[in-house]
Amino acid sequence: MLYAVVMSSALPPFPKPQEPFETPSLLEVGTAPGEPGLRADAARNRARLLEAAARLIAEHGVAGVTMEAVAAAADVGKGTVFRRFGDRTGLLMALLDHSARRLQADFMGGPPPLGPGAPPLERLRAFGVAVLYRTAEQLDLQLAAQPEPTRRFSHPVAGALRAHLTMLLRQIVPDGDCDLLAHTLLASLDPALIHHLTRQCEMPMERLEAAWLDLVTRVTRTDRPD
Amino acid sequence: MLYAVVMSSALPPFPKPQEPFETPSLLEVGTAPGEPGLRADAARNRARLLEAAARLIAEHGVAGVTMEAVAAAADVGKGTVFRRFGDRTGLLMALLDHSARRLQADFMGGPPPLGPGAPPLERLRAFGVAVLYRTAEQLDLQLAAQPEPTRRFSHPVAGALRAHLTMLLRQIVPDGDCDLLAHTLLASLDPALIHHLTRQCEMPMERLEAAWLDLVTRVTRTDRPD
DNA sequence: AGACGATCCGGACCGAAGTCCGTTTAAGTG
DNA sequence: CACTTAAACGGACTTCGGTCCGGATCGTCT
Repeated sequence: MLYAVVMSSALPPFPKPQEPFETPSLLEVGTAPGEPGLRADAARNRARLLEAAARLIAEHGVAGVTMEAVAAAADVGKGTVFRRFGDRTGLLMALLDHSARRLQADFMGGPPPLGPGAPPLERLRAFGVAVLYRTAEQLDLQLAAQPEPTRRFSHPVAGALRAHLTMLLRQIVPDGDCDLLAHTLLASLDPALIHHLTRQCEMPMERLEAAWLDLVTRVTRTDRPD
Repeated sequence: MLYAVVMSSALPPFPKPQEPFETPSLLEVGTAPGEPGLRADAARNRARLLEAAARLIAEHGVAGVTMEAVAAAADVGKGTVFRRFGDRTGLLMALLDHSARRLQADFMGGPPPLGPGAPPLERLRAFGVAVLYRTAEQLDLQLAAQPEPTRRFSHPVAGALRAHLTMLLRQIVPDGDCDLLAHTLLASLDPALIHHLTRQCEMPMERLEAAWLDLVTRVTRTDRPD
């Protein structure tokens, strides 16, 4: 089960953040349960496929992850890959699942400032920073795992992030359309945008981080200037 | 040249906005010049291809726009389609070109509040509303024309919108990272997001519009609460 | 153990995007 | 007008994502 350590290839060396999350804390989300009610052979093949996919990424980058290549590398039929993961996006998402669950656990039940205990505004700040750096770490994979535009917001992981963000916002700016505000804030952390800014515009992560903090400040200001 | 009138099919009947843009004003951007230095046959085929694509959309929706189908409908080889438009996205973008140029002309040189003459904050508000409704009008096409994530922000049209937005922001909030702020604001007008909100969450356009205005207000507030 | 039904497997098959290259043609040039 | 050449043409070909279904397997029930 080493496929959890997949990271993007060709990473420019940007300085590490102040470690926004620590040890996984509770919940013990590791070991990728997949779907529980899975026949023995199915579960075995699932694991082999994920492992094969991770190997392919390590060797040839995300572009090398062809459904057929994965199937072959796992010594399994092509149909099996699709039955298990639905489509290429599903497979790639499954590779990100570990990290997603860890992040989720961290802001649901981890230590402050990400987890409960800190004031909402601080949690909001920490949330953005955490998402930002996690995305940067796995940029290539996150990018490739992006589903077609119509499904981008329907995915449960995205939904969980948004729900959390909305919850925080409601505590900070009870007036105001927190649902839409959450969408906007999340959009500013979009993998495609981060890719564009860091790789094509060559902005340092620090600037993105500062922009997030500034954005949060602006958006949560409740007093009126006039 | 009737391919400019393409709109998304299956439009839910939301009320029209307050007509944010009027007549095209100056620049005369119509009649789709394409690339100027084009051999006669090439120019002819380009026009036929666009017309064929528009017809296919009208008849079978955006999904019916297959490169081969377009080629066949225009009575042209498949290679020709790719040579002219690069890829499917390029073809779809070309279909949106008219409308994009008109919008651009409107906020570059049209009447206020979209064009110059109105105070920047008002122009900013009008800009978002205009983009919002234009996107909603052409939702299906805009969605299908979305390039893969890595190129989403590199396209000249997106760049023009962003540049304009940045310029306005610099006038309103000279402190602050206007480049990144522009990215965030534009992200909140993303076609995929609008699709999700209006079609999947069934939010009315009025709410999106209100959210835009609220967002602009929050983001441009310059005084500090503390 | 034996049998049965649900689940899973594999790879042939399909459709569509994108590439390639030999052939054709528009449009200057003498 | 004959000639040249850069540009354009077309359609066969490749690749890859996704589907389908006959056959193999697992797990269970008796």
